[in-house]
This record gives sequence, C-alpha cells and structure tokens, in this order.
Amino acid sequence: MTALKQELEQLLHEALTRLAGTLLPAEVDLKSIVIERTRDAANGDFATNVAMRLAKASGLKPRDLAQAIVEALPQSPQVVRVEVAGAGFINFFIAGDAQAQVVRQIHELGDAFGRNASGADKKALVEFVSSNPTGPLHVGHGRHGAFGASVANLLAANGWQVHREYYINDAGRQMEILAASIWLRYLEDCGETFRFPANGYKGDYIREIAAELLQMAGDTLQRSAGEVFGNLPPDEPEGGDKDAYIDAVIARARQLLGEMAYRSVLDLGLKAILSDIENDLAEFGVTFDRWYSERSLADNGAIDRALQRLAQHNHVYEKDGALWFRATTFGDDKDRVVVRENGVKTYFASDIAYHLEKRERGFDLLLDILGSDHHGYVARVRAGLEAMGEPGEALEALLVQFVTLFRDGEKAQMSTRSGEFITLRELRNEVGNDACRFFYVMRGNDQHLDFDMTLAKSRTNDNPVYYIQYAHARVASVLRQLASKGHAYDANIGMANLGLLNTPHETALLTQLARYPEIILLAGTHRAPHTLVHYLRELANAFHTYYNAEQFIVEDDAMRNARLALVMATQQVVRNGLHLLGVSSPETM
RNA sequence: GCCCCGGUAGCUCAGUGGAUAGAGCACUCGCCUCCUAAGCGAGGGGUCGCAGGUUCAACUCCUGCCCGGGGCACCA
Repeated sequence: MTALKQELEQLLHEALTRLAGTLLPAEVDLKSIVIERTRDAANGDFATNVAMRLAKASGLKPRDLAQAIVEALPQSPQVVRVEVAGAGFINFFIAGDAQAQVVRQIHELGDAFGRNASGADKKALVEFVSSNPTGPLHVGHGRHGAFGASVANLLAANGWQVHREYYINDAGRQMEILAASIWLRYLEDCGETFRFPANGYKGDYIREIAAELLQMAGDTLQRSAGEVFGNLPPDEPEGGDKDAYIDAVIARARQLLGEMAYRSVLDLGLKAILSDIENDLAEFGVTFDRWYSERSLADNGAIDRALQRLAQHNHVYEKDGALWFRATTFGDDKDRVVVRENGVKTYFASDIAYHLEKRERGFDLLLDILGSDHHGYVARVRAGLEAMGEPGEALEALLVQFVTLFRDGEKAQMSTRSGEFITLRELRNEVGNDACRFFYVMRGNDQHLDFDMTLAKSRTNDNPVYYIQYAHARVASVLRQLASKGHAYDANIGMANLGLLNTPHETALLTQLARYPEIILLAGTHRAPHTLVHYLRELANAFHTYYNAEQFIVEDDAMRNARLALVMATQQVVRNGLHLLGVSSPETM
C-alpha cells in the first residue's frame, strides 16, 4: 500500500462518513472502498468504484452518488482534480510533486524499498526441489529451484520469516536400486560381465561413483557374476518383471555383501549425488536452510508420534493386516495405508509425520512446491494434518507444470552429448544463470513452460533479461559519464527539485516506481514471481523511453540533479526486483 | 469414471468483478555528428474454447459441455 493510496482511502473514508445517515445508510460498509490505479492516464492516476457499489443502498444513480461523494471529499494538497466518469467511477488526479516524492523514498530506503510488513513475522517453511537423490538435477528441477527461491524471497520481502528446506527422500526402494546399480557398475569395473538390469540406474554418474568405490574398496566387494545372478527370476527383456528382478538383485547384493558393506555402498552413492545436487543449486543461487532427511523421521520417532496422534484421534483402523488412515473423513477420495501388511510404514506415513514435525517447529505456513503430477497427494497430506488436529489450511501446495526446452524452434529434451535428459547444469552452462533464473519464472507456475534456449542465449533486444539488466547498466553508464564530464550528483539539489520532473515520460516513470511496493505485495500474496517479471519489463520500458527522449546530464544544476535522482531511483528498483528473482544487476553490458 | 491445470492476437503469454482486453516475438515503416541502437517511436492484427446463469458491470464468479496436459498404489 502506497502512501498516496492510503491518503485517498482516508479522504474517501471521511467523505462516506459525512454522507452516512443522509444519502447513505447510517452503517456504511467501509470495505467497499477499493482504490485502484487506472489503466489509462486519461482517467487520472487512481480510481474508485465505490459509488457503483453503494448505489443500490443509497437509492441514487451511481453517477449522482459519485458526484455527491466528490463534493463531500475534503481538500488535499496531493490531489489536484477529482472527477466523475464512465458508469460512476471517481477519478483522482495526483499532483506532480506528490508523485515525485517516491524518488525521495527510494533513495532513503535503498535496498529495503518495496518491502512491507504484511507477513507480520509469521513463519513460513518453503519446501522445494526435494528431488530424489538418485541422479543429477534436470531442467524441471531447475524450474522448481528458481520458482521456489523467488517465492521464498517474495515472502521474506513481505515480512515473513522464511525457512527454506529440501526434503531428502533417502529412505526408500529407489535408494536400494541406486546402491545395487553402483555395485553392479563396480563389478563391471572389476572385470565381471553380465547384462545390466532393465530397472537399474544407467546414467554415467553411476559409473563415476562406481569408480570411486573401486578406488576406496579395491576388489574387496567383488563377487562373481555367477554368484550375483544365479537363480534370479527373469528380467524384463526375458519376459519377466523388471521390478521383481531388481528387488531380487538388491536382496542378493545385501546377502553377498552383508548389511554393513551394502550400507556403505548406498551411503557413498547418496553422499555423492546429494553433494552434486547441493553444488549445482548453490551455483544457481538456490540455497537451503536445512536439508531434511526422510530417514531421520524414522530415527527420531516422528513417524511413530504421527501414527499415535492419528490413533488418539481415532482415525486409523486395521484391514487386511494393514493399518489404514481414514482419509475419507477429511475429504480424500479413499482411505490410505500407513503401515503395510508386512509391517513397513508407507511413504505417506513419513510424509504426514514430516508435515506434523514442520508444525511442531512452529511454522504457520507450510508451503510445498511440487510437481504437477503430485497434485493428488495434497488432499491426502492435508487430511493427515487435520486428522492430527492441525489446521489443514496451514498446508499450501503450489504445483509447478512441466518445462519443455526448445532450441532453434525444435524440442530439445535430450542432451546431444550424453544422449540423456539435459541436466540443469548443462542448461546453466549453455544459457547462463541469469537467463535461466529469469526464464524459469517468466510464466505462472500452473502454466506449462516453453523454455526457448536460443532466445535465452541471444544477446539481442529480443531477450527480456538483457532488456531489464540493460536499464540498470545504462544508469551506471550515465553515472560514469557524469564523472567524466566533471559533475557529481548532489542529493540535496536533486531532492529539492523533484517537482521539475513533470514531463509525460517522467510522470510515467514515477508511476512505475510507485507501483513497485504494490507489485511486491501482489506477487507475494499470489506467490507469483512472474508478476514481478512483467512489472520489471514495464519499468525498464518506461526508463528506456525516457532515456531516448531526454538528456539527463544537462547544464542546469537543478534539472540535472533531479533527473539523476530519478534514474538512480530507477536503478535501485530494478536492482531490488532482480535481486528477488536471483538475477544479477550488471554495471556494464 | 473421479480429481487438478490449461484453452485470450500468426506464435509465447499477462490480465486482484470494472472504463476502448494488453505485452513480447514475428511482419511493415521510421529514429544515432547526442549519457551504450542489448535502445526508442508508429502501424496492422481478437466472436477472450462453446452454451447458459449471477451482477449496475464477467476474460475474471457459478453450472454444463468440448479440446489439450497431468494424476488417481500396501512405489517413492
């Protein structure tokens, strides 16, 4: 909420209060005061539809009521003109020097300009990426990283206490498959020959970890192919079931290696892959306050606590030897198994335990950023929270749709080098971190994303990242020119002469600058970084237009410093906005 | 069958119930002896998937239908 908007609200509030009991009912609903920026400058700077909303209650025609409200409005130095327009809009025209005050505010607040306290120190836990540690990150994970980091930044800018977390799925069958895959590649390195399981992980990174294992363990873990594969059920190419086959291979590995050695192979793989993911994300500017292990939930009893909570509230029952959570009571499609017939707890059990544990840590908002294919899971976990006596609304899930890469107008999902899916690292290396971070959040999360690599790489005016960064660099360039022409910016002169900024281009730029705090609030409330992206483009456009129309470094001290104050404020806002998106603000380009 | 997301300009997409539905790209035409032309300006382009409904006012809310994507495990 900008100061001007608040001022107008106050004025309207007074006007409506004056009319209450005469033209308006005694009890006026003050929530009907909505002030918006106008789309068209011909309709003033701000407008309200309050007369149309209250027309029925007053018995007047909207335009007549609007006129009465206008007449009841107190005078204000900020407002030069108020008029009734259209179906009953009240349009406000703001005085130029009042608009220019935003420049002063930006200079005073600097990096903090645009922040607000709407989050009121509420605590949010943003969980994102949480990719299974079975291989490198791909381009879809990149979108999750960029989106999650930007949403977290936006929440923080809105006054939230934000905690960023990555949930490590280190306790499941896919980890067993990882361990077996590494061991089998190791056996190949030891000279054994066999056909690799259809369901094993086949990426090159497995061979790299296997090589590391060979170096560490020598041939101490070697077993003959005959021992390993004797008496196993058929694999898929032989007409068997690939899942049953890989499970048999895993069991055999356990048996031949012993639990200790098997575990060490698994942990080696987990550690290697996790550190690769962590480095990848850190290079991408995406960091976490905590990497939360799924295993630790079982170890610290959180799962048992959650199951007890469910039992206490009478929301579990036994059927077919398994323990079921009565999720249908809470709006889910079907009841869910939490402990299998074989006594093993399901993934869902650790999931609700994890979310309960998040609440126990005191978070008001549990924001999960998930792949769109996880949508069915949200109702379940929310049901679990409610069943345990926690508010279901605390869980908010944002579903991120798929990414399709395009290169030269063609789909490009596969890496030409490895023949596998393009990794995030490859994408970053090809188009650069800034373009990646930016392109990933250009679209709303519920929109499929076509990622145009050719455009992201291009150093042309088509590329929106450069367009915005260029605005920042251009201001830096102006300041360099200023020095070389023997001038220095004088803040006192600049601030004293903000009233000189009254050309249409200056007014347009001032309006854009004043919108920034509103955009931060909006983008934060909607968890919508793309709103900020679009705004920054518009801001850059207003700046470039101004740049083309006017010379900033002029002889007149008052004018020069006023204009410099304006463009430096613009630079600050561009920098603040790009920072929230994880994009750099270069001084030169 | 049920659930979620999308359907807006040739293409990619914005659009908190408000005024003549916007931007970028593409296309056409202009602008550097001047702070970076990675820039600026002008122009053509639309039954907002379809049909009802609510409302002073619907791209926006509700219902139904059509098309596209995804999901519906004692997997994780």
